[in-house]
Amino acid sequence: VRSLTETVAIATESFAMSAAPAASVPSPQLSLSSPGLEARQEEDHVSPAATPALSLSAISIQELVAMSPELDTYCITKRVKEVLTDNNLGQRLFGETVLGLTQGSVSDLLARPKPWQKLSLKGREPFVRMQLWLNDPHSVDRLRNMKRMEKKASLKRRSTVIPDGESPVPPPTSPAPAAVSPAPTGLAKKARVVLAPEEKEALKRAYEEEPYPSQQTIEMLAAQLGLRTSTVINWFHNYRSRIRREHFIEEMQQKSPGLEGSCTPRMANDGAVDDAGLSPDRPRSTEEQRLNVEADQCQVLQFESYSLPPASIKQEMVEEEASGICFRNEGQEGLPLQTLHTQVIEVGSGSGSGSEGAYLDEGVKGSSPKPEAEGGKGPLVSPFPSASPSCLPISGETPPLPPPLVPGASTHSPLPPGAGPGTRGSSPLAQGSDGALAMGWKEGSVRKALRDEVKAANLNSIINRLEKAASRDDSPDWEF
DNA sequence: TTTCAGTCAATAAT
DNA sequence: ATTATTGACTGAAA
Repeated sequence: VRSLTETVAIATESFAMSAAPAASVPSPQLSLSSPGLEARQEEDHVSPAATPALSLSAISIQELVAMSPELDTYCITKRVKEVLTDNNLGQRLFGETVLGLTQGSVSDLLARPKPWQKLSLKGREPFVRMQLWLNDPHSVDRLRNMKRMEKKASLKRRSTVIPDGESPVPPPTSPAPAAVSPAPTGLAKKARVVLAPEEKEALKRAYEEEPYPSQQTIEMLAAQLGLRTSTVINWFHNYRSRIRREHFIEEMQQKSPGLEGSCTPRMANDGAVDDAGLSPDRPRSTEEQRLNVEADQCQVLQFESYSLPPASIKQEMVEEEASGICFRNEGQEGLPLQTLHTQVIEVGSGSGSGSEGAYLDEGVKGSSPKPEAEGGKGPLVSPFPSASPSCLPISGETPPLPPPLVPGASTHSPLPPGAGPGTRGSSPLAQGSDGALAMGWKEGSVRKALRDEVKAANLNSIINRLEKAASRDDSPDWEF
C-alpha cells in the first residue's frame, strides 16, 4: 500500500522542477496538518480497481507548497505568459480558474515575481499552482473550454431576451431588484483616491529622506498635500514594498544565465513523437514543449482541478457541457465556497477525443462573490460551511479545506514557517528546469508500472493533439 | 501597534 | 477587451 509519504513523493516529483530532494526524508511533517482527512484514503477504496489510479487527492496544495522544492518563479511566470499568449487565453480567466486570484493580481505576479526564497508560504502558493498547471497536459484545453463556455453563456445571456423580437425594452437587463444607481444604501462608494503626479513626487522625495517617517512627519505630509494621513501611510507601505520588490527582480536577473533556454523545458530526448513539422496553424510550440516535458518526466498524475473559488465564475457556465467539469453554484450571494481539489486521474484510458471525457475532474465552485454587497453590509463572508461536494467523484477531499480565496478566509497552513522545506537544505541543484528532475526518490515497482501507463497515455494524448491540430476549429474565436 | 505580504478592485493605459 | 497600475484592506509577525 502506498504510503502517504510515497504519494507525496510522487506528487512532488510530478512537479518536475528543479529540485533535489535532498536526501532526507521529506515527509514527516505533512501528516500533521490535517489530521484526519487524508491519511486514510489510501487505496483501499473502491472500485477504481484495476487501474492504478493514484489518488493523492489527499494532499492539499498547502502541503504541496510546504514540501515543494525551490521553484524558479521567474521561469514559471515566463512560461505561463507564453502559454497564455500562445493560446489566446487571458489572465482574468487563468487567474480566476487556476490561481484563484483576480486579473490585477495575476498581472502583477506575472510581471514581477518575487524570488522563491523571499516568498512566504502563502506567496508561494500561486507559483506552485502555476507549476502544476504547466505540468498538466490538459490545462490549456480546459481553459479553452472554459473560455468557450463563457463566451457562449454571455452570448446566450445577451440574446435571451431578444429572441422573439419583442421587448425592445432594455429594462430587462439587470433585474429590477438591484437597480438604481446611486441611491441605494445611500452610501456612494468612496471614490478612489488618485494621487496627482506632483503629490507622488513629493512623497517620493520625502521617502528618500525618511523611508520610515514618524507619525509626525506623516501628518505633516498629509496636511501639506491635503491628503488623509491614512493615505500617506498606505502610500509609504506600498512604496516600500514595491521598491523592495523591484530590488528583488534586479537581483534575480542579475544572476540569471540570461539565456533563453533556461526556462524552457526543452528536452532533448526522444525523438519519438516530436513535432514532425506540424504546426498547422500557429505556433503552438509551447504546447508541444509541454508535451515533451510530460512525456519525459513522467508526470504521472495530474493534479487537477484546482478549482477555484474565487470569485467569479459566472454561474452561467454552470450547465453546459463542461466536459467533466462540474460547477456548483450555490446560489446567491456571496457564498464563496470553494474547494480545491487535487485529484488524480487515471491515466490509462485514453483521453479520448479532445477533452471530452477523458479525465474526470470536477470542481466545485463557489459563485458570486463579488456581486456587490449591497444589502447588508459589508462583512460578507461566509463561513461557508458546507462543502459541497457534489460532484466529486472520488477523493475524499477535504471539505475543511480552507478556501483560498475570498475574504477573510485565508488558508493557513499549519506548518511552521521554517518547517516546510526544511529538508532541502539549500540549493537544490538543478533548477535548470530542464527537466533535470532529480530523482531522488526511490522508484518502486508501482511507479514503474505507472510510468508505463503514462507512456501509453502520453501517446494517446499526443495522437489526440495531432488530430486536433489537424482539424482545429480553433478559430480565432472572433466575432460572429 | 506598526510593518509586511498578499490581494482586491477601481481605473488607466494599451 | 485585455493588461497594467496602484490606493486600500486583511491577517500575520514583530
